[in-house]
Amino acid sequence: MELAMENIGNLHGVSHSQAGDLMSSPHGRPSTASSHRNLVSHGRPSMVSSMASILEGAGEYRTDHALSGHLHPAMTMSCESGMSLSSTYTTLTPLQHLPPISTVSEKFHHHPHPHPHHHPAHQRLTTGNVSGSFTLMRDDRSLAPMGNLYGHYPKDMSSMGPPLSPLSNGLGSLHNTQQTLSAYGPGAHLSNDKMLSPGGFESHAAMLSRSEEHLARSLVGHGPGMMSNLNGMHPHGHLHSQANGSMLTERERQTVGGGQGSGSGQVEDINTKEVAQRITAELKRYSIPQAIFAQRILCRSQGTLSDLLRNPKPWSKLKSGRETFRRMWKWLQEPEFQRMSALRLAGE
DNA sequence: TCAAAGTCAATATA
DNA sequence: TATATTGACTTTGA
Repeated sequence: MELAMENIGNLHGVSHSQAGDLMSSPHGRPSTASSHRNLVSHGRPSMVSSMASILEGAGEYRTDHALSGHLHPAMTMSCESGMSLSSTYTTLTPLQHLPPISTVSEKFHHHPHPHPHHHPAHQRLTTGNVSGSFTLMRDDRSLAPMGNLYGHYPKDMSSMGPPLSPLSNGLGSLHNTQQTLSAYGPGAHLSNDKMLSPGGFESHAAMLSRSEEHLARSLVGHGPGMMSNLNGMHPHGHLHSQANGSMLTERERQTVGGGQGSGSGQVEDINTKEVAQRITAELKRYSIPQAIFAQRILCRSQGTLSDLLRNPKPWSKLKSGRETFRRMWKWLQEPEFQRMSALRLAGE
């Protein structure tokens, strides 16, 4: 059951419904974070720089943009988003506690949520293709101003690139990850952000996605055989194979990174330790408070996130808690600007 | 019914 | 101020 459900959900990290999430908050508590998130999708192209605004919740965004509707799930994902169209899978969803991650698209459609601000564009994200999606959005967002909270970002950049590697304890993939990360890493971003122009953005985006792919691979088992590596590190290897896959489609990505076994493209096995490390690194890198990330991306409390990051349980030992890690994992897979958008959107 | 898992909110700590 | 810890609560499954 669980597997099936999971698969479904990740099927498209994109627009899968989150049935279980219908109940906005676990314990029946009012989900604070999710209670008021506006579905509007407005992402800013300038990733890091946008972060600041995102976190602040400041930042203007345009809901009117047609593209907004196409944002990647991550971007729109919010804790509450979970209901809605997912009717399809609704019955299947086993994990009730967590609002499904990939609820993104649903949000747009509509959700029972009482909030007044539903995005006008209820276009559903039919395609899971991340690259495609963000390509579309790029222009609006790319123009966003910079200079935000993350002023320190630049400085981090210099150091961050390499730092990411720590996560690689043992992960062969890390090599790649590292490499790619550095590519889109702070340093890269910085420069890119500044020069982001619609045109340039694309390449940037492509690069980002590629990086993410690498990361994804490193985080997840490589195929059925590798699944067992839950917390262990993955052997080196072939991660590079997809190098030319910079433009991989969502589907491809799923296949590569998470499609193990089930074939549904779902991530079957996540290296929780690795994910925790990666998240920790990213949060530091962008100076994103745990509370913000926990609330906006995971729909969890700061304390919960802190515990998960510090004491990640092996995937095999997780039950409903897998959903939380999936969210983290998915977030990591998103292009940077989408991550930021997700943070901001969720916050709104 | 009970234990485990998962989470939250409050509180402590750095 | 951000993060870590903790106690209590809910849900789930045996």
